[in-house]
Amino acid sequence: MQESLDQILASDAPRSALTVRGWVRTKRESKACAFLELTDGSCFRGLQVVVDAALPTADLLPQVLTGASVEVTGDLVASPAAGQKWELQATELRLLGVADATYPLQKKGHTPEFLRSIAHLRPRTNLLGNVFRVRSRMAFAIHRFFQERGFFHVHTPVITSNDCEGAGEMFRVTTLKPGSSAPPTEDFFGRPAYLTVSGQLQGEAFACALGKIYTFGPTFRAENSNTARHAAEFWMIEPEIAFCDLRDDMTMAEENVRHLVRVMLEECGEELEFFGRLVDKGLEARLRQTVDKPFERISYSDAVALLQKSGRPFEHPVVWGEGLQTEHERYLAEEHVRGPVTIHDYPKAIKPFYMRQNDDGRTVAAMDLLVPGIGEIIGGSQREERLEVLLEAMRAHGLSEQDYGWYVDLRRYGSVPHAGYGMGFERLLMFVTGVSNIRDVIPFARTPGHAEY
RNA sequence: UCCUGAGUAGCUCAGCGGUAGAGCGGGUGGCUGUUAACCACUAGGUCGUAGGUUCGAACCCUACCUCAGGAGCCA
Repeated sequence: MQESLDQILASDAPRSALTVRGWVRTKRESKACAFLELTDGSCFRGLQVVVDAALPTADLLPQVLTGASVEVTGDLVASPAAGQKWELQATELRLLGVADATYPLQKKGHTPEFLRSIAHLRPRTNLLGNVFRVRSRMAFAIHRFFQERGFFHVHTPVITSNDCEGAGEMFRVTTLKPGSSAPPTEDFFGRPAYLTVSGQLQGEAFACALGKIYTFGPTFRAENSNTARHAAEFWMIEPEIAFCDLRDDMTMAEENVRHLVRVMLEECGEELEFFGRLVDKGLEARLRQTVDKPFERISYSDAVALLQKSGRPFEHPVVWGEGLQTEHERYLAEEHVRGPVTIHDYPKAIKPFYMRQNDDGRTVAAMDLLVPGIGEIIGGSQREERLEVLLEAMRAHGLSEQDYGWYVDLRRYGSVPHAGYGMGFERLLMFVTGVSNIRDVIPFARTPGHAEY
């Protein structure tokens, strides 16, 4: 396998007779020579290749347009011009694959909307290339974070028959013919089945066996959401921890976010510089503040009082017992705290049945971690571990014990206090890259009306 | 799904009632090493779709489609 360009660019001495392969990002021609900027995807920076016009293979140059793939042999020498440390003085140029004039990517800025219409080519751009290199490193950092803390990675099912109540509409999975009136008992699984909206319930089963677990996989929501922060298919990280209460859960969530931001700062410097320059000027300062300053915590009740006293003319009234609206969350994270903030202990009426009821009888041990610009990046709770209280909550939510029998069993046999949360991977990526649309941090976005690739 | 805005060359946009424009990208030529190079010339468009108003519509009106921003739902 060929040495990648990021390794070659990190050379500390000139080298001769080097062969590199990659795609042409730009070509600049003059009478005596042509300059190709070559990239192989291994890093943001490209390698400048100098092709002398006198070279026998220089007659290939007219066919070498932006997007073409080439193989170049030459000597790596210190570049006499400013702009790059090294350049490859070509001795031989070979054209591997042409890219003709219809190649849509140019050496200029494109709008994100246009790039979404060519999702198969956009990872070749600077912006999306950087996003997806960061995405890969963040995914690895997430596994590192949990593995280093003794968590086991559990592969929860993608197809499931129980909805994690409150999580949203589900996609039906069926082998019945369209329009069939056959009952679900005739279907492949003998019951209605769906794409998972969360691995939490199964995660709880494993936390109550292995202690500390996490899932990291795709989840699906059939909501007709048309926003920059929602996708029908997205990736979620869901730790679940036995012998853990809400306070420890919040601490874990905060550490998790801070750790990943630190990885961005320490391991993605080249990409961070690019995002700071072309996507979001305040990015680095915001990330630095995130790792330097402790996260704030505000109880839901205090948050309501604070919003009411703010004197802000909110469009939606602030009422205890109602969910916080986007404008409220934005005020809390972006103006009141000016940084990440965790809101905890929400009214039980607006939260799912599995959250642990507090002693006040009207709130549950729930928490949402909000970050500026994005809003909720994590949602979690301590789970109800008391059998009778859980059954009562299920009745109140109109759920049958039969449908959740296995879940209730976890409270019947060796029940323990436990807690967990879900972190939206794409929202995290938006936070650390400054990219403002979820469709631009996921390789092939699935949103209402869109599954083209 | 609701509200607002926008659809003009491959891309980014200007033109807003009187014969369709620029920059980039492509082609040709030029240029002592360029950095989104530069200079000159050149090809490229049923102005989102369908109706309507008008002597005349890219421009005004209606409907639909698509996209964006905001809202709801949530990760």
